[in-house]
Parts: sequence; C-alpha cells; structure tokens
Amino acid sequence: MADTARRSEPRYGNRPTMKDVAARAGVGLKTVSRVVNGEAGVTPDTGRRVQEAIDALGFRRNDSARVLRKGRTASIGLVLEDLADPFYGPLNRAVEEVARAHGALLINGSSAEDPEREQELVLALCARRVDGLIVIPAGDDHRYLEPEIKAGVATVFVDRPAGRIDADAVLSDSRGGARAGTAHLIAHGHRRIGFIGDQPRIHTAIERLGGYRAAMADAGLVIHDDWVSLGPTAPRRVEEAVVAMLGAPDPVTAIFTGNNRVTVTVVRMLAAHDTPVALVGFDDIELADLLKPGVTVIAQDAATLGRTAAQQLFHRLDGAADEPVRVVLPTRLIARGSGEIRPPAAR
Amino acid sequence: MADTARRSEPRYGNRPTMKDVAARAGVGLKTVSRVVNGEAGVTPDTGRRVQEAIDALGFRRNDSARVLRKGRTASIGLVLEDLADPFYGPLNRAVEEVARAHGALLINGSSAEDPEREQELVLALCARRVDGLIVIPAGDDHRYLEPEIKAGVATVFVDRPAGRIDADAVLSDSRGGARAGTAHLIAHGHRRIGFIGDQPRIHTAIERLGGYRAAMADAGLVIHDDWVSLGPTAPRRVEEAVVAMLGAPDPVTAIFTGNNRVTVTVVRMLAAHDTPVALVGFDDIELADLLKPGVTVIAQDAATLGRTAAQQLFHRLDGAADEPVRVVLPTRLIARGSGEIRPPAAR
DNA sequence: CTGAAAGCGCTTACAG
DNA sequence: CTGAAAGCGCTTACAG
Repeated sequence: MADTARRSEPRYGNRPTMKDVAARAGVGLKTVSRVVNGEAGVTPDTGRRVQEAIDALGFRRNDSARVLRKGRTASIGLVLEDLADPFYGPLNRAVEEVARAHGALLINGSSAEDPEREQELVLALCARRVDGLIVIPAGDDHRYLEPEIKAGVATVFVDRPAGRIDADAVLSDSRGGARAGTAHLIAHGHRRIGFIGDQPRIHTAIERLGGYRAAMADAGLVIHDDWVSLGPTAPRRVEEAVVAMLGAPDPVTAIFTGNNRVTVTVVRMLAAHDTPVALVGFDDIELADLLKPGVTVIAQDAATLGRTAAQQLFHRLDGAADEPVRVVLPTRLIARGSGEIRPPAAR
Repeated sequence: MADTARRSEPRYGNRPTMKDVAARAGVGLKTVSRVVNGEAGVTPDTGRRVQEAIDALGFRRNDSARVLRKGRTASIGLVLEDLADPFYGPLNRAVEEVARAHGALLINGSSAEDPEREQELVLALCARRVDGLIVIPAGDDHRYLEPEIKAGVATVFVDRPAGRIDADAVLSDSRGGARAGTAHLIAHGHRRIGFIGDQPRIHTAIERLGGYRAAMADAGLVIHDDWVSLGPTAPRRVEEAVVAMLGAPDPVTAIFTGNNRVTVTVVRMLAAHDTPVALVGFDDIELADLLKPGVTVIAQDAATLGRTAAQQLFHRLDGAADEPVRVVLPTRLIARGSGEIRPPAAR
C-alpha cells in the first residue's frame, strides 16, 4: 500500500541486461538474444564471446520482460479453499505436475471459503495475465469472471462447478457417493441416520445432502428435521450437531459426514461416546484404517481431480474451443468397520 | 498502424490496453493511468469519461507490464519438497497469508526431494524476477544461488538450512526435539531403541540422529549399528528397517521415527505386531490422538515456521541488510501413550 | 551471419 | 489539470 517513499529503487537488484551483455561482448542485442535462446545463426566464435560476457556479468534472462513481449505468461493460477487442508494437497501437487510438464509456473492462493476473497484473488491473477485459471470456488456467482473469460483467460472449475456461468468443471460424484454411503448404512440395519455437512452455499454440500436424501427415500425412510445439519465445518458447530443428534429422544444410530473435516471431528466425538454409533464419511483421511473401528469412507481421488482439471486447462490453452465440459469422477466406498456397526436394536 | 499485426497472435486474448481506453475517452495515456491507479489530478468530468471507456471496453490493467516498469514483481516463490505432504500445508498457508498482507502473490513448486529439480525451479523463479524466495532445500549445496542473492534476490531457507552458503534460516530444534523424545523413551525403561530417519543428505535427518545419539550417550547407552536406519521415507524401505530391528536376536523395544511419513508407516507396522513396541515420532500427525495407543510425538509448529520465514523475507525486502540470521523454534513433546509403553522385561 | 528499429503495456520524469 | 516522450528488458520483423 504505502510504498511511496522509496529511493531510486534498485531495479531487479541492478541486474545486468542483454544490453549490458551486448556492450561487453561488442555485439548487437539480437545476437545476445540468439545465444541466450539457443537460436541458430551465430558463429561459434561470436557465440563464445557472448557466452563469456554472460558468465562474467552473471546475466540471467528476465522472463518477466520476455513474457510481456510474447503475450503469454507461461503461468497458471490455482485458487483453492485452504492451502493447509490436506484434502487439497494432492490436488495441488497434481496441478503443479501438469503445469510443469507444460513449462508453466503455478501461482497459488487460498480463498478461505470467502467469496469476496476468491474474487479478489482471481482478478489479481487475471491482472497478472495468467494464461489460465483453475478455481475451487468459494462463491456461487461467477459472473464477475465473464469479461475475463471472454477476453481469453481459460478457466476450469474443479471440485465444485461455477455458479451462474457456463464453464468447464471437473467434479467428484458427490451425489452418487453420498447415496452409496447412506445406502451402506441402511443395508446394515440403520433407520435413523444423521447427515452433517458443509454450508449450503457450497455445491458439494447440497449434492451430498441430495444423495443422502435419495438413499433414504429409496428405502422408504422419512428424514427427521433434526437429523440434518449443514453449516461451517468448524469443530464447535459440528460438535453441537453431534450432541443434538445423539441426545434427542429418538437418537440417530448412524451418521453420514459430508467431508474430511467434519469426519475428523465426529470420529473424535464418537470415540468418547458410550454406545457405538455407525459412521460413514465423505473423503478419505490418513490413518483412518488404523482407528478402532476403522473409518468407512467414500473416497474421492483428489490427485485425479487436479490432474484432469489441469489437462483440460491446457487443452483449452492449446486452442480447444468446444462447449464447456463437465467431467464427473467416480467415488469409492472403503469399508473399514465404522460403517458396518449395526444399530443397537438390531444386535 | 494500430491493430494490423495483432490478429495473427492473440496477445493476452486481445485485451484492451490503456491506449485503447485513451483513444476511446479522447484523452492521453497518462490520464488513463491516473484514473486506473486512483491518482489525484484528474477533473471529475475527465475521470468519468475515462471510467466509462474502461467499463465499456472491459479494461483491466496488465500488472505484468506494470511490474516490468516498476522493477518489483510483487511476487515471491516458495519451493518446498512436496505440495501434497500434509506437513507443508500449514507452512504454505502461513507463507501465503504473510505474502498477501504485503500485496504479493505466491508462486509455488515442489522439488520432489530432488536437488536438480530444486535448482531448476529456483532459477526459473529468479528468471521471473520474484522479489524473494523461500526455500525448503532438497540439496545440500546452494552455491548456485550466490549470484542471484548477490543480484538482490532475498532468500530465506526454512525447515532446513542452506548448504555451503550463508543465508537466513528458520528451523525447528530438530536435535533438541529428538534428544527429548529419545530421553523420554529411556525414562520409560528402554535400553534398546531404534532410530529410523530420512536420507543422510537431509540436514534434519542428521540433526535428529544427533539428538538421538546424544540422549543415548547421556544415559550411558551404547548404540548397536542395526538400530539406526537412514534412507528414503518410502514405506517399503521403512518396513524393511522395522522388520530388521524387531527381528534381530536382541530386538529393539522402542523406536524413534524421524518424520511424519516414517511415523505413519511404523504405526501401521506396529499395529500388526504381536508384542507392544514403544514409539515416539518427530512431527505431529492428524488423528494421532485417537489411535490405540495414541502416538507420542515431538511436534513442530509448521505454521509458525512458515510465518517466521515469510516475515524475515519481507524484512529483507524492506531493506534489512544485516548478517544472515538463524532462528530455531522449539519443539514440543506430546505424550499420548505409544511413548509411554514400557519394555517387556521391565513390566 | 548480424543488428537497428519498433513494439509488448505499462510508469516515470518532465513540460505545458 | 493534462499529455508527449522515454524507458523497463526483452522479442519480432526486417534489412543488410
């Protein structure tokens, strides 16, 4: 903000430029450019003189300037919810690997699940003229991106679709996964099943709730209002939801949790609970197999999610201009014990 | 003369420039610049005309060009080992928050524990003229960075110090932590304690081994060669080390693990082992408290590590030119059960 | 094989 | 209050 009164600012730390190299080698600018970029058309002798000047001066090409002239920045932006969330780690890494394979750098940022911060970050990346953008949206209205997309910023949404605009999206089958997980609990004898999910603004939260509802309906089960809780994934809120569901006159005998953070909190609560409660959680979590009981989960493949999104992005960057696509990746139920606990009455 | 040559190669997707805005508003370039940057010295009426042209054209300032002229890119690079490793998540996020507070973007990359890839990545970031660099080094020789640092790229190493150059470093007290953890096992009656750590090229691996050795020496215990295993943290290698240590004629009764990945594999092995073996691991891991027994760990504060490093970086960027500093953050022993198991003979 | 000129999209320094 | 000129460090298009 207030970086007003800086001195005669050392520019890039007073680095030598091609001009300096040219002067020292006694050649023209273009010749230096040729040597730096390994282009043909330089005699070995001239090349050597230039190389010596480069080494002596410690010259390193300023890609920032190069990029301005070339029109592509060879960088992409990835906006996710929280860099610290272990779920996004493999996704982030997968995007990076694809970017790297295409010679692009990755600019990263967290929206902190705040739509305004998401927009601010996305537009900052557009101002930097990233070639493309991969966004895990926090908000549900992305019309602010329309002029950018029209101007040529390739954009792929991942994990959650864009809101109110039509854009590429790579998603996990949230609805199908939640439906399968809930059906799994029903198959093990449960009739009163709770659902604790993320905020209703978030697409996946609604989809997973839908899957839960569908499975209950499939089995002819009516859902009690008290069995459903959507909200922030902060431990506090989740704990209260668990207490309410288990403390009711007709308590739930099983819980389906909407994502990894919710699951972790619920596992912690259930470990301290006196009677066994069944649990199936969306997202796999580390060490879930070593708990007693192991945690049964609906696993999604975060790395494939990221890789697929990045590949689609570079596909667009290569000129693909067909209709926006929506890729939905399957989930996988991993039974480890917690989801196979039977309700008290049925034992 | 204007847009003739443009059509062949869409530059930044044919975005309007300040020149276009100036032409449309019928003003000079500098006036547009004033409006875009909220500078004073524009009559309300002129300002309005310019703003209308901006809106009509969908103009967004090209920060990439701005940055070239300004001499600072308002971006920093963070090179870590693996974006997917949950240990680095909080560190990454903490760096991002500090960068954000300073108006800088974060360019991220993984070295994959490969010194060559680290160098390649670091130099690519230097070529982009990031203002500063935070590096979790994979290699042990950073002399390749000397010309860059001399040229003005602020650099802070985190988690591990630089090799063969003098540079700022923010570290955890690996040696002290490992010493305390090993002493904890000794205090619980163990005499034969194994150490499974990372590759000896990695500074923290050596430091932690040193802490282990020191604690053993403090207690007058001699270390058997078979009790120490350093190498890649791949599950395969760690499993073999565990099998060897537990299968020896005089098997170890406790193990100290050198980092989170090693710990996870060892926990998995010990869960399947017939007799209880004590365990203290370096780095905290999620759900460690819910396992039976809970995993006793030496926790380091990854977020503080990242925050401190980033603050030091911006301190340098603000002009601090004093001697390189080395900050060492304390670790914390968290007893949860696995480290308090007594050896068979002592029970 | 080699290089001078123009230009990428902005900001700086200066003049009116 | 306003704008023309020069320049950031490179690449492009072209001429010698």
